[in-house]
Amino acid sequence: MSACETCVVRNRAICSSLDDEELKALNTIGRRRTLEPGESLMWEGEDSVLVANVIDGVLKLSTGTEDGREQIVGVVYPSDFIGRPFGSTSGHGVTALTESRVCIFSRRDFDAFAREHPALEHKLLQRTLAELDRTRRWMLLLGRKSAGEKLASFLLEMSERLVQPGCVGAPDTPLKRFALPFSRQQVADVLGLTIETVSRQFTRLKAEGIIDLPSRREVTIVNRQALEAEAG
Amino acid sequence: MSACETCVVRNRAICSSLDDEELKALNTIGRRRTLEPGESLMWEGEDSVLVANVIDGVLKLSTGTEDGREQIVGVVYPSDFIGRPFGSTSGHGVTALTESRVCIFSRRDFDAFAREHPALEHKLLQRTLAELDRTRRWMLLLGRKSAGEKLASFLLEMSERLVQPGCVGAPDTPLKRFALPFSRQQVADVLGLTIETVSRQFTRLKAEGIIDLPSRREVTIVNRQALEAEAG
DNA sequence: CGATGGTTTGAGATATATCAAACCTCGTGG
DNA sequence: CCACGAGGTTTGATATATCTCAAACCATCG
Repeated sequence: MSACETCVVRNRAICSSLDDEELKALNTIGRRRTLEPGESLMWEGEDSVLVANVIDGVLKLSTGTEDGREQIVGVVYPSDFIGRPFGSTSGHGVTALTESRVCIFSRRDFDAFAREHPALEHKLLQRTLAELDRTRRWMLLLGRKSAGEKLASFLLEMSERLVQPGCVGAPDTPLKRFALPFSRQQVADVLGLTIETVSRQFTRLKAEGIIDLPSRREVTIVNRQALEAEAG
Repeated sequence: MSACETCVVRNRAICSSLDDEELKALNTIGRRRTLEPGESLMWEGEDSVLVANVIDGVLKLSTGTEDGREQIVGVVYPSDFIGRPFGSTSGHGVTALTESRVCIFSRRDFDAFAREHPALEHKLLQRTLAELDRTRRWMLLLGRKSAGEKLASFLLEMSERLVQPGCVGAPDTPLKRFALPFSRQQVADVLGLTIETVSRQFTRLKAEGIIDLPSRREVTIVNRQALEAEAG
């Protein structure tokens, strides 16, 4: 039995465009891999030799300047696609934030397979378009929002994207409480702020009773409406 | 004779994936349109009814907050594709900066056509992937760079993207002198700054002899190396 | 010419960064 | 079990880049 058949993201990842026959073929060129938190799958500037699907976990995409400033330019979740098919070098590194499982392909193999399966390319196109939309929305946050608005927006997005499909509760209800897959420094690198500013905004939101912080890695949204107002 | 056959971007836009026969079919569902500077082709939040190819001119993609802050999230040039195929609403407005010519399709027609022409979808995928790369690089600028670095990076990118293919000089040499398609306010909206800060950085770069400003809408790069150093 | 819209310059206010110290939390080894 | 240490986090005091508000300036067009 191929690994794909029992894959938890089988129906959500780009693989959902393939029938059993095709899936079997794809399975022969891919392999599973586990990543520990902090482990990287690719590095900024290297040529793009791998692509992958996220099966489980949360990973960051990040770039930096030569003098060490870092910016997280994307966050990927289960069923998301990673890497840069069709030539060029990858402009950002990919690093696991939590323990993660991914399904890896050599880019060459994947490119060839994709070119023969338009339905797969179509799914990939849809995903890429959606990712571009999300990324552009994030530019508004980076360019025009205040620190408070940034953190509030971030927490709201997080609460929406961390929902596991097929979990208890109404489908796709944003979470009220969740474990942050980010350190304070990483939150700062997502929002284009310093760690101190992020910390101060966290404590402010808590002091105002809008969120609660059971531990450093957990967040409870106490008053979602107020948090939405804070997000600007 | 179909308009496509004489189209100046015929070999660079996504249409380059099509043979004469297919191009003729595409031609029947598209039409040309001219836009004056300031004229919009689509608006933020409306559902995506149109897509288009840019034939000539420069257009901006922009979003804003409710309280009127604006952020330009993309700039498109001849041969670029505009709009959001395959469902959803467009997350940003599209407005001409210079007089522009575009080749418009109803999204429904275009979607149907694309689904039947995998080579076209493939081109579109490549373009979308490239645009996503560029957008992510821009996030580093918005999140982590200083005003001076931002303006320098902007001018350098501008000098590269404004080159007309098939023009005099070594192919694809960045321009030394060019007309800015942006007002100062629009530059500010690209860089996530205020108009005053942009103005001060312009005068500083000029005072330091790195650039020259023959007029408010023209820029000469006097010392490219220094400008690259300023870009961080 | 004089009006108009965009731009530059100036002075001052402010959000965020920077530098520095105190504070948790958790694992380790005595 | 407790002391210790190390990393990450919070808090504080100060500096600074950028914003804000305001006025002067300049080009363009009737």
